[in-house]
Amino acid sequence: MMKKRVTIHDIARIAGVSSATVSRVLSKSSYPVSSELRQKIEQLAEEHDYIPNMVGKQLKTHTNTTIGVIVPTISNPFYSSVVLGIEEMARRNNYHVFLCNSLQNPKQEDEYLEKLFENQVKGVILSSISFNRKLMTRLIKLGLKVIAIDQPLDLPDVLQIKFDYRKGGYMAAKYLADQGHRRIAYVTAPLDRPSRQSIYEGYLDALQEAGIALEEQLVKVSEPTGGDETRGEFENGKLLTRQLLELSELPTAIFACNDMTAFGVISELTEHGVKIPEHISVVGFDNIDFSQMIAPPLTTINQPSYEMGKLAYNMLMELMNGGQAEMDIVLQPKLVQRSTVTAVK
Amino acid sequence: MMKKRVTIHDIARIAGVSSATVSRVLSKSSYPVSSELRQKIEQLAEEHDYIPNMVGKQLKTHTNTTIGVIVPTISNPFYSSVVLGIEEMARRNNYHVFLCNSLQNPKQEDEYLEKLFENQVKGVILSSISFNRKLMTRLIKLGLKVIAIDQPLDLPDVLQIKFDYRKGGYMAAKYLADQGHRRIAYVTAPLDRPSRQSIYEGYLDALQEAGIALEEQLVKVSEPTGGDETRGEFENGKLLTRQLLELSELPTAIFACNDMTAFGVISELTEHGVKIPEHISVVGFDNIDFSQMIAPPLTTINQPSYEMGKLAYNMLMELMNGGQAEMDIVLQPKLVQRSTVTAVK
DNA sequence: CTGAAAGCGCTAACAC
DNA sequence: GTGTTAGCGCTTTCAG
Repeated sequence: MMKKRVTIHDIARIAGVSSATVSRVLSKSSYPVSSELRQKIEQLAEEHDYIPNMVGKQLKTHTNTTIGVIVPTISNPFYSSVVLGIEEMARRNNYHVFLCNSLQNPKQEDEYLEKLFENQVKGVILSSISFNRKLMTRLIKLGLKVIAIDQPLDLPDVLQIKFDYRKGGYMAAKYLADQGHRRIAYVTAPLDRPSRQSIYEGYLDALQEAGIALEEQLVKVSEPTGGDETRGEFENGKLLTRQLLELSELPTAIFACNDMTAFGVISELTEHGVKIPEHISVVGFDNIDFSQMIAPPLTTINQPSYEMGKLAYNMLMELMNGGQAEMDIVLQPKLVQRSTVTAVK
Repeated sequence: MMKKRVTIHDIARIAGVSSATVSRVLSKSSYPVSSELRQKIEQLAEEHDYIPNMVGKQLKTHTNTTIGVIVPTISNPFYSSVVLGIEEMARRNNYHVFLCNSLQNPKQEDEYLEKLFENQVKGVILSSISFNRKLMTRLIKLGLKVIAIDQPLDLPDVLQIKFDYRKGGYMAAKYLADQGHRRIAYVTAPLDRPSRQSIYEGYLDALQEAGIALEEQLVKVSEPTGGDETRGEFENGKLLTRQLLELSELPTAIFACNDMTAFGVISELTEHGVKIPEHISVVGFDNIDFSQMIAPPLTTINQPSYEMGKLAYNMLMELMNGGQAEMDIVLQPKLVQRSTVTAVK
């Protein structure tokens, strides 16, 4: 078993030609080869189940059709959607993806980065949580192309696909204010990531604009955990909502930093018999697929994950093909009105 | 920019030793090298930012630390959880994953399989939807190791991680029957996959055991679509529930072939003002993370996705290390009682 | 202990 | 049109 694989040399020997000729036809080179030989070689390759060895080719040509994708965790639907977008574009271009879950661990991220590079990967798309830019800088100097999504990564030659989190936070809170809400709570995971910080600032912007004084007790920030986030966000939503529910005067609306947290908010609210949106309105952030699958469907801010993935891929390819590194993109948030918000009387 | 990468030869030249020696120390070979040389080389490597080229190593040694993972779509939380499990084990072992979404397309699956093989990948974990076993058989003969998850793949030398779908279907329906339900509807995606067929059979088993005559009008099977499933399943759940709602006599319980479909069921039911579980009980299948995040939390059948991923990885490694191909595993379903089922009066 | 040399599978000058 | 040859970066006999 596990018989030796047939190479172009084997085919060459059998066909009685040189391996160069075989290479030329089997690699679909444009180099001229007589059609008799071409046919003969193709047939022989077929007969002998020839399958090219890309490793050999890679070593010779320094080409590589893998791109690295580093995200916190694929089990977060937002990222799985981004990754799907990337993979879909990659497939169409005969590229493929080397998937890395950094699990919020900067060390993990760096290890993957290095491994990617060792494997001659030329391009990476990542949502970076590392603060140490040393390795990254070094790799970029060695030719690695990088697209940062979701989290900013201010390094020369890195292209970014940003998202206007602040505006998103603003839109959500403003929408609530426009509906007559004045006691708008904000429930969030730790503000340790720039994206989260920005959403919070947007919330603040909207309050100020609406002339609503910030009530400290209405903003609940969870403790940093480290570990499995996906489940954690939901639990955070529940936990923080429980705290909110203990207030002498309840908020009339709760804005959550992401949909998963909003699910936690809704779950806890429901368990306590408070009706959504009759008693309390809720708005999320992200617009993951599930947000429209719950009852009532969640009003939220759309962050175009799938498109983000496709865009990131395209930008990476442009970079890798020698394009200029000078066009960051800022994706715009959009309010998705569904059924978890009502106007206050 | 993009300066040439430093190789062991560069280091050798600078150190005034042979590249063989450099290789021996930098590849952490057990081969004896004097500690002075060793130190010198290590330092030089450090100084010059040496990063090994795995492609060269691979070509020489025929080793490869990539495993292929082919799933229908990563955007389905069940699969993203499986993949996370695989990736986590792989990372610990210094392996990594080449992610493939077959998107329910057999051709896609085959293309990926071939690409994987071209890239010298030695092991694959897949949820196969292809019926053509020709390519797969050929690759296995050439030494590819394969673990089938989720969908059966009856080929010699393929190890399977099965799940007792039939029993799962049985448990769900039996639970409903035990709660006094007699009009139990079954709502499912097309029965074109063995797994789905089995769940349905389990449902039938339970009805029969409970002495309930099958009512054709209570089993609703959606039309095959092709395309984005994740969203589709939810819509299917809604659609089929709408049909159920038109019946002159409503079911008292609805069993859905997976959680996502169950969400659709619940959504539609809620929109029509029917209360869960007061009016109609619902049970899902899979126990994806979200099933506990909705209100009320979904009663469902647990399919251990994450563990399945880890298990699959371990089995693959055993196969790749020359272990025997003779231990299929059948994972057992478990009923997860939450709040969408009530006893019938 | 160290080095010389061969070669993994493939491509690309360069010659014929 | 076709063949010869020289590597890509690495490991690994085999000598010394």
